[in-house]
Amino acid sequence: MFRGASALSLDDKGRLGIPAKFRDALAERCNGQVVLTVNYRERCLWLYPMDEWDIVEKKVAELPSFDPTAQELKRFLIGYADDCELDTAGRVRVSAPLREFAELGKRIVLLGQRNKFEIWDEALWNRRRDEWLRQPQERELPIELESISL
Amino acid sequence: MFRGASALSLDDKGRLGIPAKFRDALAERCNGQVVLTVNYRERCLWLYPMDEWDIVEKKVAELPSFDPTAQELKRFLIGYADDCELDTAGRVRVSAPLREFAELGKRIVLLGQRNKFEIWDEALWNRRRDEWLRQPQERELPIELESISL
DNA sequence: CACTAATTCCCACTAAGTGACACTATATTC
DNA sequence: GAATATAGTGTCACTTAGTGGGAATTAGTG
Repeated sequence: MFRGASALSLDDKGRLGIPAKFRDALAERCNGQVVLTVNYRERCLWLYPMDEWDIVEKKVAELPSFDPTAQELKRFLIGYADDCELDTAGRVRVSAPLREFAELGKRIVLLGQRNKFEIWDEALWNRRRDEWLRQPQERELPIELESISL
Repeated sequence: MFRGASALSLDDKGRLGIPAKFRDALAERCNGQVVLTVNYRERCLWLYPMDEWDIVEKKVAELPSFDPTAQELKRFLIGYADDCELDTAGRVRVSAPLREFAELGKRIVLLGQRNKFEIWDEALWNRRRDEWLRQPQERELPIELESISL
């Protein structure tokens, strides 16, 4: 399971180096085959190892096709999904439409999220993060969170 | 269970020496394997022994994935979580994104908090502490606290 | 079919991370 | 109070991760 934050850079050819500590796991699980797609509620990308993606895609495909929300989800997740393979230097190429969607500039933040990664433009991520830190109390907590002890 | 405050320094490579009195306990419990992550409501870090972290990560992972607040919690806690191992001198390396999050400078305060530690920039800690001392009464207490006896 | 642009492959350079060791100040013991 | 031990921190050398750039290949377009 993936966790942890890394600050990385996207070179001018659109390549993003996956941190070395994750490469072995990706090589073993799926021969370095991953899927890049969009997060349908934030301006960031998701990177799934291929085996995880298969599960996700199946779930999405099985959603009721008359439901507009499900359709939208499908349009985003599957519509943007891009097959990639890590190159010999452990990098993936992020296609132009994906870069544009997430407003990716040169500096990138990669966040491990267990079965996938999130990819953010660094400046955008810092803004979102600080927003959330500044006003955590203004949100209402779901019932499960009110009593959680960490 | 960890308690007590220690003033420490972060060397210029981002390494932080864990006080000797805690090292044996950490070695026994988890072979010196710990997880560093962020406190999602304060600019400070949390350091968990690996066995404690497993419990926490499980709790967070099981939160409802359609709830935005739970998602952000997950994004923070798991997104920043970094596996570390104490080196032979009992130090952990605090990665750049974590140092940046907590605004860690050279002088650090480490606070034992039973199952984990909190790691603060010393100046920031002093400021927050004084703030709390000045106005503790402005918050309303949750029901569990109203009847507690210390 | 040829030309141009985009993509991939490969190599090289730099900076960051790691491990070992050494020094210093404080605490402990006799 | 001196000698010894130990914790905390700094430093140096070595390794490796991250990134940039040129050449070769492929794809797209007129």
